[in-house]
Amino acid sequence: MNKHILEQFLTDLKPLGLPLMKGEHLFFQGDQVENFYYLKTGKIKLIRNTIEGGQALIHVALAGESFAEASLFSSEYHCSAIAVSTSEIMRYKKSDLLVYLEQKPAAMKGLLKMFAQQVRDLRTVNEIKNIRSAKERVLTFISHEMNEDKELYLSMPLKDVAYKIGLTHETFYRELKKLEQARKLQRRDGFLKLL
Amino acid sequence: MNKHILEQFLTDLKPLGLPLMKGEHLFFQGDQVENFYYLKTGKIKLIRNTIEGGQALIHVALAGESFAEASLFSSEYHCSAIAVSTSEIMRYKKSDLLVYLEQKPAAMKGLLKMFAQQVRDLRTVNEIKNIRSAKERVLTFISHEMNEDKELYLSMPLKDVAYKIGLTHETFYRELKKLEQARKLQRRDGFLKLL
DNA sequence: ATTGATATATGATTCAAATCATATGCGGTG
DNA sequence: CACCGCATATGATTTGAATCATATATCAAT
Repeated sequence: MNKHILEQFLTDLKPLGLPLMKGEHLFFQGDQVENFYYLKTGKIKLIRNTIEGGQALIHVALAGESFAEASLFSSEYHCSAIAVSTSEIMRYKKSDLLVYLEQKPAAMKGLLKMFAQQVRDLRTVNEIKNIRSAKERVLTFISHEMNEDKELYLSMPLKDVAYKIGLTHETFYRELKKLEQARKLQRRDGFLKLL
Repeated sequence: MNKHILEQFLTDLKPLGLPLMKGEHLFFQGDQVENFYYLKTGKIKLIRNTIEGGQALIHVALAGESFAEASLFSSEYHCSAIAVSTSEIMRYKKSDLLVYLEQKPAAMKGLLKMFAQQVRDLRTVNEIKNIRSAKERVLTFISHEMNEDKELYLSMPLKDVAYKIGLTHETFYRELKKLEQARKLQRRDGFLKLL
């Protein structure tokens, strides 16, 4: 969905294709923001170095997504971007993009809408993380993300889903199994289906 | 900070003043979105009715903030707004605002920037909620919110802060006390100061 | 001033998720 | 093919935050 919005209003600007090897850094936390990126194919992990020296997963950008959008208005990145798998990036010069948006209200409105969606999604995850029970947490997450057929396509490893909703992967695996055994959930390949 | 941005680009539109008594609803979850609101004075709580019948605090809007920004692009509210204290609201007709933004790129850019900041703030809270240790969670939160003097003005009750970072208020009180006793934190009136 | 509601505070106990450990499966790579 | 790294999976144990209970302080309203 983000894909269409972005492709729509970025067509007039000539982006630069940029291949990225697995494990390669696109930018580092603290780097000056000179470009705006759009992920064509692959997967990009955004991590932030915490005070205690740890690393926190902030977001996993998937094919068709832009990422680190907030950096459009800040001079330096507040997180690092690392390719989880071999990826293809579209690169736009930040200054060009800002000028372009200023001249094309429809484009800016599209971006605004995308940001609004982001805010809502983040609030949803935030709310989910306040649910104490792992079981309820998992069920609530699936309910929010599933389609009309009550199916959820997993665009990332279960491990990352666990992190996203604030559970350890061990607990997440166990809860999935329990739900499956209780006939409340069905699993096949990359899908979860609520019953 | 949000205050200045909004006041700047909403000046040309004539808003409608709207007094709100404590406990009064501004809108209900599911209502059609016809207006965009800006909180002049007071405090507004945004709550969402969860599936299990519970209520989740999504956000506490303070004086000078706009809220439920995401609703600008959706037909109905996904949360309810209730005045925590007697408040004064500025009301803009949604359709008017959208037209206005389309005609004034600078205004839209301002809004875009505000949304970007929202996204970053939400990601920060998200990250904080993944910290298991209550002590580290509290410390990390304060570190992120404090000013240059390492002081944090509490614009909401400790209870709400606890909820914001995903702790029960009991645990939060206890951790504050422990940090105080360990001389890592100082408390006076509505301030927390890291030592 | 009295009342009522809510925030703050703290103790005792429980329990469920984190942690630690270990094993298997699986996809990519030389 | 064989190896490696990582995801998935599951068991045993621990622990610390949630829960339950109760008390006091504070603030708002009448």
